[in-house]
Formats: sequence, structure tokens, C-alpha cells
Amino acid sequence: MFTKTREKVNGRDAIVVRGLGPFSLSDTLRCGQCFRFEEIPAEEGLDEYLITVGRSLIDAGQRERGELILFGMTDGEFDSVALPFFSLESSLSEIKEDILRHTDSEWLKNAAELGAGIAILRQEPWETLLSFIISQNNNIPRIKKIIKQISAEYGVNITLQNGGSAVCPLGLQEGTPCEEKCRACGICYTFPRPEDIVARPERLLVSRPGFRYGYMCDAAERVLSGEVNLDMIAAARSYTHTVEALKKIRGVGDKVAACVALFGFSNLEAFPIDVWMKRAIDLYFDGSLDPATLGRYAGVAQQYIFHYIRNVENS
DNA sequence: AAACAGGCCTAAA
DNA sequence: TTTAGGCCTGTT
Repeated sequence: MFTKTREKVNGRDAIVVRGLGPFSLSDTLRCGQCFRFEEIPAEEGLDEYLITVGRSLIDAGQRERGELILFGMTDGEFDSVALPFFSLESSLSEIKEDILRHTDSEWLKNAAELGAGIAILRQEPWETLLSFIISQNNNIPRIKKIIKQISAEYGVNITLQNGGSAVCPLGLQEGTPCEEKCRACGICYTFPRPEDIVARPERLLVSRPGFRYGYMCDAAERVLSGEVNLDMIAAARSYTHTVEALKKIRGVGDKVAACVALFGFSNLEAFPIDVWMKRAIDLYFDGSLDPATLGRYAGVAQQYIFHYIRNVENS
């Protein structure tokens, strides 16, 4: 279990969480599960990011594994936003140990040690759904760009209404007229809601989403109408049911549905298989790997594998 | 310049 | 049930 104290970090008011085992903030954000964050210039020895979560901007930092610094955050916001978002109550070490018990692969065991700092975030289901529809046949810089542009297009600017606790990634101060720059940055906006998109779908086109446009509209329509009921999916907490329901949306196939289940609905057994995972299975698992054998945290194992392929193999 | 990007849909065997 | 081709756009 973690400890939480309020203290000054480099002269700034912060909540410091300790005891998070191998937790790595940068590995968690950079493993491809989350798109709404920016690294912000920080002091030596401090990784710092601004993350958009709902109507909140989380100014998060880390100096060493197992700690999480939350700058300028109230206790209420910690309880209602940061704690669930980072899934702080779950033990990364216990999850890793469970995965290790479910495999004989020395390669996976090594990957697990190297990726043990990755926490599966609990992201808002609708945002996760639309984000992974956007992600298909696409690269991460463009995915982030499209999400920023539609957020700036539809969303509410939350920079200047945040009591000055947030740090603008562009270094702008509270009160600075920054409409143009904020739109370019795009992180300080709420995410477009289904009803916003259904009301004015053509505004999505500012982001030039290409063939994904129709998929995005279809998702907004089906979620707004209740044909795909995200609240009921969340309440059911069933991986198979989640995937089945999400795939009613055009543009949502096995991979996107698995990502939404994993990152949006915390179905940790979900195991998204993409081109990278196929390659890893060919290279390191003799061409076949049954996710069911990896146990109830198979999705975390998937992140270990992905992290290794993307961040370790080439370094 | 041609290929590729954390896929999905459709048509055809 | 499985497999090829095509798809918007941006980048290399």
C-alpha cells in the first residue's frame, strides 16, 4: 500500500505518493495506452508531464521509481481523479508475480522485469473508444495530433479555469491571452462528447481523420443513442461482453475492442494483438501464444511485450 | 518516391 | 473461415 504526504518539491506544493513498487511514470505514459499528455520542461532529475483527465489537468512528476508527485493538487482531486486514473490501489508487483507464475518463457520473464513499472491507467471509456478508433492504421504522433485538434475544436478550455494549479506546457502564465497557442497545443481542452459530435460531425474534419471519419461518427451515434451503452458495459465487467458490445460500432474490430476493454474498462485479461504483437509472438513464442494461459493479467503481459519490442529491443 | 503507420471492411474463394 | 486489396493522411 502506498503512503501519501503533502510536501514541497523543488519549492512547489505537491502531494507525494510513495510505495508504488516499480511504478514508472514515463513507462506508463509512453507505452501507447494514453494519448493526452505532454512532457513539460522540468528540473534535473525530475520527469514531469501534464495529463488531461476529464475536466482536470494533472501535473505529475517522478524522481525515482515507486513514487508519484502530483503538483498543485487538492486532496479531493487526488481521491476523485488521480487515485483511480493511476489505479494506485493495485499492486504492480503482485500483478507481475501473477504473470510470472503463468509462464515458462524466460524471454517474457525478462520483459516483465523491464516493464514492471507500467501501470494500466483507468481512462474514461468514451475517450478511450474514440482514441483507439483513431489509432487504426495510424502512428502515435498523428493519433495525438488528431485528438488534440478535435479537443480544441469541440472542447472547453480548462487551462485558465484551473485555479492556476496547472502548468501550461508552453510556459504560458494564467491570464495570458493564449487562445491561438492553446489551440495549437490542444492538451488543455476537454474531450468532445458524443452529443457534441452528433450535433456537428463535420467539425471533426479539421483534424483530417480520413477514412476514420465515418467510424468516429458511427461511434458517437451509437453511444449517444444508447445502442452501445458504456455505463452498462462498465457495470457488467465482462471482457467477452465488452468486446461483443463494442464491435457493433463500425471501425471497431478485435484489436480496437481489446484496447478499449483494457485501457477504458480495466478488463486486465484483454490482450490486444497488433502487428507488433504478431511479430513478437513469431520471434519469441515460436509463432503461437494463447493469452488465456497468461492468467487474469494477460493484458499487462501484453504491455510488457510491447514495451520490450518498442523500447528495449532497439536500445 | 514508395512504403508504412499498434486495423477494419468488403469481396471472393 | 480465411485471405487479399483498398483506404485518408502524413511522414520518411
